Order: sequence, then structure tokens, then C-alpha cells
Amino acid sequence: MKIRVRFAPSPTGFLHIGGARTALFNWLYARHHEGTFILRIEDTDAARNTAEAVNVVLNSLRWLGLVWDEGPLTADATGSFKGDCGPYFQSQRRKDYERRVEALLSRGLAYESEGAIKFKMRREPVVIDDLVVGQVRRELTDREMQDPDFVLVRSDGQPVFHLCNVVDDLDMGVTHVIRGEDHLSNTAKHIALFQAFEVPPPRYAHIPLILNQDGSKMSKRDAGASLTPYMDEGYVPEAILNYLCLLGWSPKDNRELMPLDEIVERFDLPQVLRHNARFDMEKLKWMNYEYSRTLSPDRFHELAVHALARAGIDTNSFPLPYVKAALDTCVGKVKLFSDLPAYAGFYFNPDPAIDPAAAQKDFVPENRPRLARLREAFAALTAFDPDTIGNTLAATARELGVKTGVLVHPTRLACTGRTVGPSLYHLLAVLGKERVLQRLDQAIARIG
RNA sequence: GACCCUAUGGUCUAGCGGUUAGGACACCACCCUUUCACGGUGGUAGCACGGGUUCGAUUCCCGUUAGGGUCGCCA
Repeated sequence: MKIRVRFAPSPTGFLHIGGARTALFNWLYARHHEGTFILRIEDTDAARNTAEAVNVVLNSLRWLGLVWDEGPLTADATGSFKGDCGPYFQSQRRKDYERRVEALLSRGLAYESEGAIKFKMRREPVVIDDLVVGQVRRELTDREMQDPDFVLVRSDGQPVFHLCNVVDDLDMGVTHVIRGEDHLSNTAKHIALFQAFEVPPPRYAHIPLILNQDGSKMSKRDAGASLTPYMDEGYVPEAILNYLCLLGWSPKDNRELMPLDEIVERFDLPQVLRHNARFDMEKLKWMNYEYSRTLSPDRFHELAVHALARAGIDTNSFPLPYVKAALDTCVGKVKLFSDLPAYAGFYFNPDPAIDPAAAQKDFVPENRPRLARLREAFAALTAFDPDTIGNTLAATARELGVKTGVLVHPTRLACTGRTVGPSLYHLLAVLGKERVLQRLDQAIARIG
């Protein structure tokens, strides 16, 4: 049997991090079993669904690299799509739902009530054989004891989620439904509907939810809940995927940093955990760092330039080799690309602001002649590479009878304005003799 | 209120009757070092509680508690 899974988001204007993980699990399952990954847009709540909102979903999935085998090609509900089961927007499948409702009506399995059409739900408990949770016997709640029937079509003619979801899964030949555990209780309704349509339901796999750090439910407003900020702040998509796959799934052998290929190879439902996981931004950052430091130079450069541009630093006005050399000194030094403007801004700002606290410590009178001496030693240099710079600084320190650190700190501050940054000798070499001399002069004048 | 799921350090997790309870993030100390970061070494910290079953429970069963989910003419 060829496996067919789907990710069926409702376009709300953002992709929830939990939704991203649901998409990932479906995608991984499809890839692992060489099945088909379907993207279906559940836009039945017409009023609040816009093309822009759909675009957010499409772009987010594309950014993550979760390519769908079937589904829309554009955010336009009436636009083109790939796959044989389209259209993949629920708003375009009204006739299918109506036909199914007619069938139910004619067989006495649904009835009209106050303008709406309701499904005659069975009064007995439903057994759900879940691939993750195991066998669940879903008893009726006290409210359902009174009236277990539920609405299929609203009085305004709009079909509701439970109906659309089931009909689409049926018509699209979905074999496995991998979704958040928040749907587990509803699954009884879905199974009853499949039975009413006289077809076996798909296999269900309800995956645990992602909670906030404090254990509360993660909603759209919570920090980190939407994927968009990660895209904006220059996170590495592979890092997000790697982190997300470890929330609720475990390879069982302590492996954490894993290339996507390995995850695809190893991912399967039996290793999916049953308990909810809390979202840990710190660990995500660490993992993102691990990925960003091993990025190809071109990828690193691209993400770095993007981050700088977002902070208003236009690297285009500098020679490309200079920009590349500058960025090379930052590899492995910052956790987030969004830290880069503060970290490497001095390369692109002719007059970087000096950290006042550091100035108080390093720009003291006794350092004035020392910096002046170093400035002259640098001025006399014909080569200006890291080794030469380092040797010259060390030699000057010896002449002065001080440790190298005594020169290192004020020099760094003079040239970058900060106490932290890339390797000093490399940074000075990139900056070039002219800029270095100029900034040293400014610092010396400032001390005076 | 009813129903469903869950419970190993602060967080993600390994464990599937007998372990000095392992790994990772975070944190602390030390080392390395031109700052920071990396790296290295060491450390703090955990089986929610109460009953069973068993020679023996983190592990199996029941209960309690706690957290999460669902019971919509939202999805």
C-alpha cells in the first residue's frame, strides 16, 4: 500500500510552530516510507481566509524545505495545483461535501434541525486504534449523553470542519492521519463518519503537543509560537527542522545533531513519544548555532548579509572581498544572525560608537603613549596580515614592558568600539592599515 | 461538570524488574586563550505522591495529585 499523508492547515495568517512540526512529521513519514505528502488548505471559514494568509503557509513550508507532492501551487484558491485529487482548497470542494451529505440524508444518517444538518452520531463509545497513543476507548461525555449528534452543515449552508476533513481524507485516499493530540477526542466523530460512508477509516497517529516553557498552551501570541520571526531573524531552516523533530520523537540513541537525510531514514511512528513537550528557545538557539557555524561560506554570507541589511547596514557599498573577509571572521562567533549587526557593524561603520564603560577602563591616560607607540609600529608595517600584526603587537608590548593584553584591549576598543568581537589580529587585517591607523588616532585624541 | 491523553534533573530525552539512573541544552568551577565564542575537565540537579504485584520496582497494576486536550452552526 502506498502511503498518503497530508498536512491540512487552516490559513490563519501565520504558521504555528506546532503546525510546522505536524507538517514535518507528516513529511518525514511520507519520505521515510516513500509515500505521498499532500498539502490541503482548510479554508472553510471563508471570511477570515485570505490569499496572503495562504501565502504565509506556502512560504513557510517552502522555507523549511517541506516540499509537497500534491497540493496548491499558488495562494489562489482557484489557482493551479499539482496532484490528481484537487482542488486542494476546501472552499473549492463544496460539491463533494454536498453530495456526501445528500447520501447521508437519503440513508437516514443525517437530518435537518433548525436549518442546519446534523449527523446521527452513534450512542456507543468509539474505539480508536491510534498508532501513537494506542487503543483508546472514547466514552461519551455528559453533554454527548444528552445529544451526541453534531452539525455537518451550518444553517447558512457552510459545511463544517468534521465533515470536510473526513470527506477530503476519503476522497484524497489519505491512509494515515498524523495530527496534533488536540484532535484525539474528535476522532470518534471522524471514525463514525467514515463508517457512515461505509469505508474503513485511515490509520490515526496523534502526536503530542508543543507547550510553552511554563507548560501552558502555546498560542499565537506566545514567544516563538510563529515561524515567521525565525525566518526574519535568519535562523537556519535545517536547524529548526532538527530541533522540532526532537520534540516528541526520539532516535533512542542520544543522537541530536542529525542531517535531514538521517532523520528521514530513522523517523517512524513507533518512536513518537506520548507526552507533550515544552519549547526551549535556548536549545533551539544552540542548535541553530551549531548549524550556522558549519554552513557553506556562501550560505553563511547570504544569511549574514540579509541580517545586516535588516539592521540597516548596506554591505553593497563595500567591495565584495572586504565583506566576505569581514564575515569570515564572524563564523562560529555569534549564536544568531540577528546578533551580527551589533557584532560586526564596526566593519561597515566608519565611526563606531565606543562602549562608555569599556572606555572608562581602557582609555586611561597611561594607555595613551602605549597606543601611540603601537600606532607607529603599525604605521611602519608594509605587510598587514594577522601574523604580522600579532607579532608587531607582541613586540611592542615587550618594548613597553607590559603584557600583550594591555595593548589588546584598548586596541580592540579603539577599532571596534566594543570589548567583544572577532579575533583581534584578523579583524585588524580585514579593516586594513588605513582604517586601523585612523581609529587609533581617534582613540588617542580621545584619551588626550 | 463529563470524557480522553500524559507524568525521569529547570528543559528535551535514554531506560522497557536488579543500572554508581545515561546523553543534550542551560547553569557553576577550572583549563586553554589576543576579547568573546569554541574546545577540554569536573560539578550542581531527576524517577510527582500513595497503595499494591514481586525476592526486588523508575520500569507492571490501581488510586491521588498535577499538566494538557476535547465536549461549537471554530478549525
